Amino acid sequence: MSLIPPRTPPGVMELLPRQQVAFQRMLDTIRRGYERFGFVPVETPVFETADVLLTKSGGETEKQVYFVQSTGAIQQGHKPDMALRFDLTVPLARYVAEHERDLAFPFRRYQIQRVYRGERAQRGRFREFYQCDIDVIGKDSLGLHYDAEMPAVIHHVFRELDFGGFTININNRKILLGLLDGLGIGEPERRVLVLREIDKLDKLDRDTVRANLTGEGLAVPGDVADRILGLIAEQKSNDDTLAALRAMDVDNDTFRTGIHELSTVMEGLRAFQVPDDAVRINLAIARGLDYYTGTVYETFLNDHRGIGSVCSGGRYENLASHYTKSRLPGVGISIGATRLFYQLLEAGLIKDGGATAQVLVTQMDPALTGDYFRLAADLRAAGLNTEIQLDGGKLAKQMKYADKAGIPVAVLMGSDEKARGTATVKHLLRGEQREVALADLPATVKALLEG
RNA sequence: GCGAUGGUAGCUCAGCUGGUAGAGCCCUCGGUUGUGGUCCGAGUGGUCGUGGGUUCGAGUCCCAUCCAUCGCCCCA
Repeated sequence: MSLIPPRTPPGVMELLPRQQVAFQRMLDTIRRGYERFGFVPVETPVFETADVLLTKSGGETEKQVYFVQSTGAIQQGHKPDMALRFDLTVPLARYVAEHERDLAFPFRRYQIQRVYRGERAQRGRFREFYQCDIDVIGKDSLGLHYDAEMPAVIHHVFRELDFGGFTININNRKILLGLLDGLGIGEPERRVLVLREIDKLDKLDRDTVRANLTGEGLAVPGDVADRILGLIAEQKSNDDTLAALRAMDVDNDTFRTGIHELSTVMEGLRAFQVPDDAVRINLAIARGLDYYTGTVYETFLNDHRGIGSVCSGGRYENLASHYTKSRLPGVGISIGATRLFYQLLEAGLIKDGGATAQVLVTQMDPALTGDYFRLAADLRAAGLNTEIQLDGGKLAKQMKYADKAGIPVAVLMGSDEKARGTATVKHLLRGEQREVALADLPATVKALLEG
């Protein structure tokens, strides 16, 4: 019989236990941060009915959706009536519309689950990945203070994650849309293309972007391109950027509203005590998704800009218009945890998660098996994650196991120690070893773990 | 979906102008009595992505195909 080669499907992140532990800790940190701000957990099924999921039907996303169908139904020639979610926002919209009467508004939910996209897998791009979302959904209206709260949460979480410095880039789509409209680029299709080029200012230099804008495809007049780039391509302080915006001679209501919203949000950030240097107004941030209507965010790690945005989001005026007549504006962000973790792992910045066991009780003498079990029970009662090497066997082998599994401390007790009422504790990473009275064992292990 | 590069042991790779497969790491065992990670020794492990062609003979040349990586697109 020929063996089937064991292979993970492309585009998934599957980890060895020690890394999985590290990943789990990262998710725990994010979850704690979200709960610290009072967000409540929601989980939705991995699949939704296709009609619910594909309301947006923005060609691109639909091509990337995985359909789900039972084999029986396929045999009968039915088309798939379910599909895997490709983000958490659409399921949220359905959830809120469905449970509207039972929820407290403004509804603050967090959701940490996997989503699925049928893309061609590339480095750091996955077909299955975690999104860690928070959103606040208002009924009829939602104040701009919530737009300011999002960066406060991002700031809190990324400080806790401890991946070094980071910058939250913030913008308001009304500014860009109004600006383009006021400058004679009003038709939606052309505007999207122009925004896409502007969004590339991060990667391409100004002259290249200008050439793309004025080229035959978009045909933006040269003086208009210069005005746009003059405003957004130059790095200024946040206050100077706002001043430059107010000084623009563009007669457009949307543009003015955008400026007002952005400056209101910036004031709100101070109230939330988000440090000034953690947030930067970046007028080039456009975000591809068209359901964002106001504030947009993208967060970058200062030392690893190549990773791209690690936390993005924005404001949308009406979340669930496809499912309910209620008006439900919202604002939210999403951390792409899988990509973030993978990239940091590649960069060697993820610390080994070790094992879940903190201490391994070895079995040196089969006659003392009962003692080992008591010992382990004592350690567990003291709050230590404890494992017994149940197979026994050569001590060298048991030590080797602890080392490979990442268990930092081993407890040894042979007939000599038993006679003396002691046990030997060894810290495998430091090679440190001492013999202590059984009563002191838990405290000694704890001291070694902290030491 | 388009373009570029590559597919040899579980992993990283070597194999020159064609002559019947190698290294390091990993893994297993050993280096005698209760100590891992270092060191020394031994061992397991490959139909050279797949199919076809040229040749006395192909990992090595040719064609096709699949897959992977990178770029474009889009995005977390």
